[in-house]
Amino acid sequence: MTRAEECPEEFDPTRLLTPRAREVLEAARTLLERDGWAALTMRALADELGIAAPSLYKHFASKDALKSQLVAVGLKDFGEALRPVTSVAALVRRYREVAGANPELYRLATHGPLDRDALPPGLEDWSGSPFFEATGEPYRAQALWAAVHGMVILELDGRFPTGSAPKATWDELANHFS
Amino acid sequence: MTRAEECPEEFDPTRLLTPRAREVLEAARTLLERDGWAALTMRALADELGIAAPSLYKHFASKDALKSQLVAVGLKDFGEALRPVTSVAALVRRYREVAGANPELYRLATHGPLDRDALPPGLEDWSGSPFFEATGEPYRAQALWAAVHGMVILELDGRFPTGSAPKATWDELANHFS
DNA sequence: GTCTATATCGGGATAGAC
DNA sequence: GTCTATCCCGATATAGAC
Repeated sequence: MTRAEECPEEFDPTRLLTPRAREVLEAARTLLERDGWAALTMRALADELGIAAPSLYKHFASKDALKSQLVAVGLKDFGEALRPVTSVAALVRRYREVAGANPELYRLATHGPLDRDALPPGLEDWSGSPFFEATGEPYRAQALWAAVHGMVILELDGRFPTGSAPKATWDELANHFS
Repeated sequence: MTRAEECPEEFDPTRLLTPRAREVLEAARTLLERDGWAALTMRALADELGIAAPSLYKHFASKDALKSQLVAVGLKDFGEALRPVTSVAALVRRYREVAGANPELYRLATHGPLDRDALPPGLEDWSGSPFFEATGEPYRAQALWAAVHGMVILELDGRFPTGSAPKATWDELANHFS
């Protein structure tokens, strides 16, 4: 397994957080991955930390702010995991792996509109740039990204008849873009 | 534009509903498409129909039952729109069109786990079979479906830098599977 | 098939003391 | 940074009369 490269410092979403806020964010991520976004209420998060729910608002102005931070952390982690890029086939394999290892964070980071104003500038592009590096062409990159995203999300949601997509289907997809 | 074929009667999700329930379902679809799933509350739906919210429960046992019906109607309509199949390129074009014309129903029908017990038996497979007909091979069919789904959903969510995916990206994708 | 009245729940969030 | 007490809202859903 290729070792992931670290994200440039200016893209680190946690760089301006207090230490305590970082702990809250970590707990939120743990809870998110364990029970899903719908179960991640401010009360449940407070319980996980052993504090009272209103105390959370000393660290994050709103639940929405917390969500944006989680999304940013997801983009950072996924971007890191996808580089350095060696080939289309390896990128596809790695994308599936990292999404499968953090399914709820993946869902949160990729589902619905993205509040770009709440992200470190440049993070979104940096996160997706492995696709450009692997394909060497912007439209191919977008098409490949959309294709693997579709595979991952349908797989996570159990939309394939077999539950997860058969290896043959993943191979088909990788081959078409190699 | 190719004329869509009608769905076999046994797959029609509304075949067992009372006329009034059908009207409720129609209103729900209208409201869903206008304001999105999050805004489709039982109260809002009742308002749209000019009745009181509790009256809805005479027609549908729960909101979840109503949701399942909407999903089923979506699968039926999308399946109809995608046949007869002439080519991979035409299928891809048509898929984008029909999803774009019913974005909120598309989201509802494709997002998250599918409650298969609540659907007419066979409807799910029938809805997706145009992909098999177009590719002539099951794994290719799945990969193509995932790819176009990824494109559509990222486009609906405004996830591409340009808002919607450029034509060149759609062409890339269709070409890879033709 | 519709109504009114109401139960129940749980969410996000604020005020102000310590 | 944490607490307790509390507010406010809006959601699904039920009971029972008409």
